[in-house]
Amino acid sequence: MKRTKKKAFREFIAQKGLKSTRQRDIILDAFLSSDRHMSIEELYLKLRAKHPNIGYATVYRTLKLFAESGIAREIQFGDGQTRYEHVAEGEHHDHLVCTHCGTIIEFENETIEKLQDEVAQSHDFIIETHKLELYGICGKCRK
Amino acid sequence: MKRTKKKAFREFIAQKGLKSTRQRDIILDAFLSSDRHMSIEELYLKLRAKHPNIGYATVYRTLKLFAESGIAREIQFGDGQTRYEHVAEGEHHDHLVCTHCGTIIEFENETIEKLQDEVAQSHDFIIETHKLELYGICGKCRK
DNA sequence: GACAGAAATGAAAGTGATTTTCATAAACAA
DNA sequence: TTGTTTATGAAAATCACTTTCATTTCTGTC
Repeated sequence: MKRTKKKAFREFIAQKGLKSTRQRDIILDAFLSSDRHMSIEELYLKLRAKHPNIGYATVYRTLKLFAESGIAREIQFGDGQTRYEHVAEGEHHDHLVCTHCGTIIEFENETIEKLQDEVAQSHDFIIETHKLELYGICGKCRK
Repeated sequence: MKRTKKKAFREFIAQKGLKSTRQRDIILDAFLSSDRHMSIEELYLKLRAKHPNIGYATVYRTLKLFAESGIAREIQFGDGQTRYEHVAEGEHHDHLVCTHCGTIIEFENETIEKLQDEVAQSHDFIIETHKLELYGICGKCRK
């Protein structure tokens, strides 16, 4: 999987006529070996430990590139920070967010997706993407 | 409906020991007679036409008050602008957003809501709120 | 109606998270 | 190796709020 994404990104770079750089490799490795929902800030701080000379702007631009290439996706949970999550080929999932501890759980539900398509159809829409987030309190935090 | 909301807001103001001001009345009228999804900026510009002396901060603060009072709700469509939508008592709905022309259509779907609860339950979550947005192209824009 | 005290307002400054600019450094093709 | 193009890092600029603060308004009282 990790291999696949590295390859996918390399191909994207090549096909766009962009350049392969040391920084992009480092950031890609850091991203791939990270939590599934990293903000720019989080990734930047993680990188600074080993590579204090990488700039914030580079992390920012590279993460955008990941999203463009299709190996990552931007998500917002309303806390004012843009996060990037890994995208698995052809897979889509939604999120359960604990408003108390911030834990994020991913889930998939075929039936919901199907119903969404029906709703869209009935309004003459063709869906490109969707966002479904359930905010609440997780079991741990309730105790 | 408009009457009800005005009354609801007046009651909120009174009960909180806040003051009834000319600006709040003006902003409330403008909000109630607007599109269902206004950003602060949009409402501010609309107001400036007739009331050039009302400040942005006042619009911002008043919209927050509307949300607190329950007659409005904050929503985000990922374009970086916070919008406020009218809230009808006890009603909840989700959105279809045309990524081409920006049209926003509201819809409700009982079955989806029920399935969401099931998902939450299976992860030991208790849902407080949720956000479901379907992004796509509307019929008009496809032509 | 005049007042005191509490709130609200508007202009401007401050914030936080990006986003862009620009001089310099690295890639890549020839 | 060189010329050309793209990327990088530091710093400045943006954007969409948010807060501050000197003034104005409200509102219950006298």
